Amino acid sequence: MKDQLVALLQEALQSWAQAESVPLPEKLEVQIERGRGSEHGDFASNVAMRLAKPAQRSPRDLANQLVAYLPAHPQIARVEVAGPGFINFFMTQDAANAVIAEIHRLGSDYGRSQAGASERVMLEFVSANPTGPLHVGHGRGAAFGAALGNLLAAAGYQVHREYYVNDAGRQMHILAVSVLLRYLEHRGEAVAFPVNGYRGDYIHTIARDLEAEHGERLRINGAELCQDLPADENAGGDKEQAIDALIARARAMLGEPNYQIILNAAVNAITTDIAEDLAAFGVHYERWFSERTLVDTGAVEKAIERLTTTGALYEDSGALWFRSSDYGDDKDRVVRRADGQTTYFASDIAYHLDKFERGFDRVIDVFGADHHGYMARVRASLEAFGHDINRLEFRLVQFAILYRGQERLPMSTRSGEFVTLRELREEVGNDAARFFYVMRRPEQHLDFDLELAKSRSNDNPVYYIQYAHARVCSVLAQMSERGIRHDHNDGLGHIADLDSAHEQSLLAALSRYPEVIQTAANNHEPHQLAQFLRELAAAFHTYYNAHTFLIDEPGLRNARVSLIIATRQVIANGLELLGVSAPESM
RNA sequence: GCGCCCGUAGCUCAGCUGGAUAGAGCGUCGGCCUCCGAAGCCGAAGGUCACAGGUUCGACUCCUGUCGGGCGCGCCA
Repeated sequence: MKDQLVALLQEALQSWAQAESVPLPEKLEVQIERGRGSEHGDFASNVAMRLAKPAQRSPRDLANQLVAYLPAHPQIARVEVAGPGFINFFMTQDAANAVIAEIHRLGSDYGRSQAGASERVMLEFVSANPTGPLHVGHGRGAAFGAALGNLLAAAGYQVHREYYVNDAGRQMHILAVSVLLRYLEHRGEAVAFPVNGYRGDYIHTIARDLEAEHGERLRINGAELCQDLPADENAGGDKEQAIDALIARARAMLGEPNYQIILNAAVNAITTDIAEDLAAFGVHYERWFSERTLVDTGAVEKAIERLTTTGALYEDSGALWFRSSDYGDDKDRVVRRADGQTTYFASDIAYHLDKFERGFDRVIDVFGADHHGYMARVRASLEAFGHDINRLEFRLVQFAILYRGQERLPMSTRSGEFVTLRELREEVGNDAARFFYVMRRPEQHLDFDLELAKSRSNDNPVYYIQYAHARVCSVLAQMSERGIRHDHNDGLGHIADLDSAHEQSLLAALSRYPEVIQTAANNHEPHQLAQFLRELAAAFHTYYNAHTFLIDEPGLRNARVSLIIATRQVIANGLELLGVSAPESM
């Protein structure tokens, strides 16, 4: 409907401009918005006010003239000029009523569109390092990315979801050594656990699995392993040097084949765990992209070579630097350390280069807020390759702070006492977790109250919305129990009887849904859908309390039942996109 | 110190990307079940949109500055 009005207005503008021989400004976007109250119409436009200055007319006069040029349309009841120069559209009752037939006709496709015109969008999200299980912070990125992917797909974009697995480089060695040390401890070796090592129960678990499979085969002498290593941080030394030396010693003593057994076991165990966790959370990817493949295929080296030929790299103190400050970054960044190892950033350059050269129209990176410093350098690298950085977009997702009622839960990754996503899911359930994570704007810090998420009351928006869905199902069950048959065609024939204010506002909400999907998708804001669903549920609950649906008079009854079936459909469609179930009873 | 994000009702947050009288939920106070699920509904009270300037027909929204909060500023990942 909105699109049609825009087209009509554009037509009127053309005719007016031609008749008055006034050139239209290049950048005049015709905007149509929903009118707030009935007195301002169903839709409103501000074009007259925007055009007033360039056309040198008074906004109200201009509005009146435009209205005169407006083509007639069967669903427009009347058009008014109001206030400073708004053009208000009042739609016919038929227009509002038609939405029910449309929802019944389209079913689960209602709200879907081709607005994205099959543009190819690449969406990377979560991409947590495989050094431990996902925690509640990652959960928000997962829920947000999954919902955004669904929204984009619903809006007609071709979506490719990807998880970038940092399974190469130094942190993997740190992980391997952490597992090795726990393994040796379990075998009775005396070893010192490095400051930089990964703690946490899951390391012990991996070590135990290793013991079960390989027994004593990976055992080396603990004292020898730790002998004469550089001092660790807690002994006044450098923790990075300490652990690098430990890694080198371990590799030498174990031999490369045995070392790789430990490393692969650790990486596989953790990535498998993450993948299972996300799958159970309803989060799916088209591809898991391994950093190691970038290294093994030489893509990282190739990217560095290409940057070298463009003169974007230089050497200093034995390290290789990228001139990111030439492209708007705060400072230059190292891509190859003095010891010859390429950095995490070097891989990321190669990864983003690969993304861009795979031919996506648009690339979206969903980052945790702590990674915001990364945006500038990634952009810089793409610019150095001559790519159009406008195709790249970052979405920063702020942290979720967990509360249990009033009490704020501590979260610390290093100490290993963080709350995992799995624990959260088990405590509050997937539905509440998915919904709570996306109900706020991503830039907004999220207070996640575990008690609230579990509560079964109207404090809890998830239950509130699901309850509306279940209530419709319950009415239908009640109907068949009483032996009443619903005649949908008769209902459509009596839609005009739905003339109460409650029915009208419910109809208005239902007709808004396709617009909500489009703006939520285009702005990358799933919370708009969450917000809408709450409003829709509220309109339904109000209606439910004010009217009885299962009345004797068949025409009105059928119309009302058709209306609530349509409501149920839209709630189900919306919840589906958010990854939340729509239960028939609860 | 520099950079990014945030500051809207007592609390947690929306505000459709510059429009008409700033909206919800919770909390507080007062009502509604012989009637399709009360996990619901109705009503009341509650705001100088952090502050100060600027841009214009018009600002919660855009720009500048100040104050306050979060995060980040490694040859870590």
